[in-house]
Amino acid sequence: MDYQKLADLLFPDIDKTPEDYEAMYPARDLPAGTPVTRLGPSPTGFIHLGNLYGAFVDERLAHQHGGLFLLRIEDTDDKRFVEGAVETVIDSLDYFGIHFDEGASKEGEIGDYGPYHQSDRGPLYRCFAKKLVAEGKAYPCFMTEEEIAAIRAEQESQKLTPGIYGSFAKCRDLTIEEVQAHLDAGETPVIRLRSQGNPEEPAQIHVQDAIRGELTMPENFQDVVIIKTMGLPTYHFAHACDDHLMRVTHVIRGEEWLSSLPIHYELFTALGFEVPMYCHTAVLMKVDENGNKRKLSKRKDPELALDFYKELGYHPLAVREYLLTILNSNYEEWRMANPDTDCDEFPFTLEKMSTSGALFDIAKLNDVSKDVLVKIPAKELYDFLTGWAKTYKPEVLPLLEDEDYILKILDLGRSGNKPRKDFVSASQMFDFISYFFDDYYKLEDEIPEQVSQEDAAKILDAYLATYDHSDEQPVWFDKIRTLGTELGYAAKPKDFKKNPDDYKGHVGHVSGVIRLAIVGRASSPDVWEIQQILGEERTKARIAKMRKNL
RNA sequence: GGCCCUGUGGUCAAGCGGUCAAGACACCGCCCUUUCACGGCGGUAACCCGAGUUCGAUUCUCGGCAGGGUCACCA
Repeated sequence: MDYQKLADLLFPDIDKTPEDYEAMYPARDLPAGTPVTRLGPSPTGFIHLGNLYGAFVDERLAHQHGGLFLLRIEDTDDKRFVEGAVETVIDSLDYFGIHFDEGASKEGEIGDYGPYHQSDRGPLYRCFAKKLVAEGKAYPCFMTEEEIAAIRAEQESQKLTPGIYGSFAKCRDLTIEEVQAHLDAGETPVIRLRSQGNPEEPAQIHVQDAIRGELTMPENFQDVVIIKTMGLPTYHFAHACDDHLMRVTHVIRGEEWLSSLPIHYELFTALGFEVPMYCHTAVLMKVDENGNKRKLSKRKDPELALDFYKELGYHPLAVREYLLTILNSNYEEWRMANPDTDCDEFPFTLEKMSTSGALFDIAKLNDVSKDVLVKIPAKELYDFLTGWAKTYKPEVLPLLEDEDYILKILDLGRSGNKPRKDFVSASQMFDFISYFFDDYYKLEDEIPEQVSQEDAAKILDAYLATYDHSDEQPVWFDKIRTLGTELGYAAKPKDFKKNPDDYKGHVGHVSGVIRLAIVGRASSPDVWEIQQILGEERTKARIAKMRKNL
């Protein structure tokens, strides 16, 4: 069999040689061992937490060691194309602080190792496919969908391993004449790898994984498709060609790729490429609605979509920090030791990555977020909040116009060495401060149970009667204390605790009524400060309003 | 079903033959406090099961079991 002739017959249009490409994309001018990583999204535009998690690993690894992180668009499947998806991907990641050094960008492609859209690399893949055909390592296959389905059905009925291999690979040994005949009949073949693997007794292969250590798996024996009918490569083949030619050193991807590793190993070997360092990350999982059961991370789970966090207004830094806590288990320890250091300073390592799937924990995210937001100055919080509102809650924008007013609100109780940690996300922030806006102010909680309806009325009456907006905070509170004492409430909670039968309740319950009137809730920052921000008129009005409705 | 990955408290997760089995989140209690928070202190709670190796296994080996992944001209 003259394989060279077959190659020329199949790829008459390919005039470049693999050597040409090797010369075109020389080894990178970087110190030895410098990582080059890549993200290869398909242009569906859908990015989920898992993608971000992986992208974060790429980004950290590259940027922490002076390496390069590039974006390659894996658009070899036209069915998956979504208009504007590339921009979406870039924007989504950008929001969370993930930036690329090379590859696809919104201003066109950057870098000398392009093109960075796989759909623009057709000739390159075909060139390497041609080489494999010429070496007898790949061949054209004309089997129809129906034939393949029939083979599969038979394999299933006989409980054989499904796939095209061994004697099932009917086009493996077509003669040139037969190929020519198919071609003349107008058929377009796919190109399949002529696998060297042994279907009867697959040998063991060993591949290094930076996260999991040495992986041992049975060799591939499937004649996988490497070039599809329309001339573009499958993921497997593109992965081998691109990651080699783009001089990628670390292939970071989810563990769902683990099972196709033998294919990639054979492809790299057949092409004469050095196998890259693989880094198979654990998949993120979730808890399902009712039960606390584990469940796989489906693309449809809304809380896994990245935009979910943007919509809720989680701060990008918070998401980054949260991800870091599940990326490297020693992160939290580091954070405690370095409370004010930029999280980018954290020495991230692949070795410290977990190999088992982490369950996404929103409670933990919230906790991390509180710690992150408490350190952000009010002015920045303001910009963050308004920025979020602009796209996700524009109707409240007018309320946020008075910057000085909002700034005071955002800084409530945040000074001192024990700042409040009230804020979790932009949407939650707005809800939290919404009582400052009359349109949103409403009674959300009940009067403390220790206080009767009747007493509540008396409290409000007395409060209003003695109210002086210019009172300093201690004076203000003494008045509440006095007023409470007169109605039979303990001036100090401790007194009440010691002798609960002597009192109806304590001053906390009394002030609880006032708090409810002012903010409509049982919980809030300091009421006196709130009143100062609210102003005398509105303060009195709210007291009066609640009194009236009792 | 085949192959592969994973298996420590509710969740995340240290551990790498000998520990009273860290820590964080959540939960509960107490303290602080004018409320709510914040903070501090304390508490409940775990090595999937069974063999084997060993003086000794959470840690090593094997076998189960469980969860997940994958078996496309999708990535």
